[in-house]
Formats: sequence, C-alpha cells, structure tokens
Amino acid sequence: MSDNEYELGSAELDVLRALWDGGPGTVRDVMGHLPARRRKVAYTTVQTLLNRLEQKGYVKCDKSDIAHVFRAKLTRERVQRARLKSMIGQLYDGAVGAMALHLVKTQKLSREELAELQKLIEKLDE
Amino acid sequence: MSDNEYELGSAELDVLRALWDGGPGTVRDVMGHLPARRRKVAYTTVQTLLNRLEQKGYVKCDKSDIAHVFRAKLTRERVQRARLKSMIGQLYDGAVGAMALHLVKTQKLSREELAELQKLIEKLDE
DNA sequence: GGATTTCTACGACGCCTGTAGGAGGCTGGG
DNA sequence: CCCAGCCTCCTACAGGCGTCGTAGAAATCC
Repeated sequence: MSDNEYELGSAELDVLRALWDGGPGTVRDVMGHLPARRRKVAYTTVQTLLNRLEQKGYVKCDKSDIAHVFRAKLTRERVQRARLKSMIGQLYDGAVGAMALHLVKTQKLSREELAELQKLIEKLDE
Repeated sequence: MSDNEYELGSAELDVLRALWDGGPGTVRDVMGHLPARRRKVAYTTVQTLLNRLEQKGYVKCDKSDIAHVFRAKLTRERVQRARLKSMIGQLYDGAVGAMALHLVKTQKLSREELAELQKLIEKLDE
C-alpha cells in the first residue's frame, strides 16, 4: 500500500515547487516562480512539464479560461514524506533513527533548531 | 566542492548497496547481495550497472583475475550526505531544522532512538 | 578432447525526462 | 481589418537508465 513512489524528475519537481510557492497559476506564472538558480527554460518547456504532471495526476488544470490555470494536487508534505521514507529504505536500511542522527550530526543546525527539536522529542516522550 | 550530485539511478544504487553490504566482489557476488525485494535481474544487467558505475568513477575494478573484482569507491556516507543536502534544498527550502522536525514528527522513532537523539542534541549543545 | 559453464565485451532497445520548435487560434491596438 | 502577442497542441530529439542477448574466450568437467 502506498509504496507509492511519486516519481518526479528534478525539473518536474521545480515546477511543482513553483506551484507550491506561488499558488495556482498559468504557465507564465509558473515560469516566473521557478527557482532562481535554475537555468532559464523556454515557455513551452514549462508547459510540457505541467502537462506531464497533469497526466500523472499530480496537478489539476482548469481549462475554462483561455490561459489554463494549474494547481498542485500533490502536496509538498506528501512528497516530503515519501522521499524521506524512500531514502530511509535505500540508504539507512530502514532505520529512521540512523537517519535522524546522521542528519543532526552532519548538517549544521542552529541553536534554535536544536532547541525546537528537543522540545518536540520531549513532547513525544510521554 | 561537493555540490556534487552523485547522480545514481535506483538500480545503480542497489548495486552500490550490494557492494557496501557484501564488500568487494565479482559480478556474481554482487548479484547475490542485491536487496532481496528487488526483482530478479539478469547477470549481464548487473555487469552493465557495475561497468557504468566504474565509468562514473564510483567503483574501482580490479581486473587482474579472470573474474573482475569490484569495490565501491564512493562511500555510503557521502551519498547519504549528498542526498540529505539535496533534499533539504529541494523540499525544505534549505531549512535543515524543518527537515529534522518533519522527520521526527512523521516517521515513527522508537523510544530508544528518541533517547539517543536527545543525548546527541545535548552533547551538541555546549 | 568435446561439452558445459562462466566470464567479459559490445550492442541494442524502449521508456522516461529535459528541452524545445512550429502550427494554428484568440485578442487587443491601430 | 490586419498585425503583434500570447496561448495551446503536437511533435521531436537526445541523453540517461534499466534490462538483456549474443559472441567469443577461458576454465571445468567428465
């Protein structure tokens, strides 16, 4: 069940992010919200990506206006969860704890982030 | 450095994992150490994957024997780190803390894992 | 020593993905 | 009324990846 992989290429993911960040919008809107670091791509490229995402069922498209309006169906949350899970399986032998430790150990967290994490753990610990 | 993406397909990653788990070995050895849940693949498929990994510089191949012996050059650690980082950038807007929180919140950790995490955080907090 | 197994080398194929070009339709400004 | 823009649709293409098949050499087994 829900070994659902949410297969997304990196360009597709960027487009989804544009929808998450900028809200529903037309092809042009989305193009405007693409991550800044991304190489400029053609209008039709974005269009193709949006259409493919629609075919996969990850975005919904309202065609009532001339310029179609796309909206993300798949939430960031879901992708995050799926990716985490898949990564845990692939790189940590399914050991969530190992990943958490590794994350905290190797990527630098600020003092505030650490504190917040700690608070969360305490809360979970009852 | 190490904006390096370590591009690996999922089959390639499985092969790498076999090398990590089973140590250096021949094509046949690797085939025997592939993750159990993976669909059976042909001998030559594994061979191809190993060769491609070698071309990418991720494994080293000792050809002095008839049956070549492959060994991972890229460590699990490095891949883990790179993937974490890339995921933080792509799905959490670069916010490590958000990812850590999310991880602890959505994937279930055992009491022991939580305790260990907590210990780590305390240690880091000085 | 011929048959069988085991390797490597090489080529192939189909699918997915990133990227884009061109054709053709509606629209608003002169 | 015609042109410049903007939009969608369709098509294409190259590179990566997963998956093998076959050919030919080397070792192994009666």
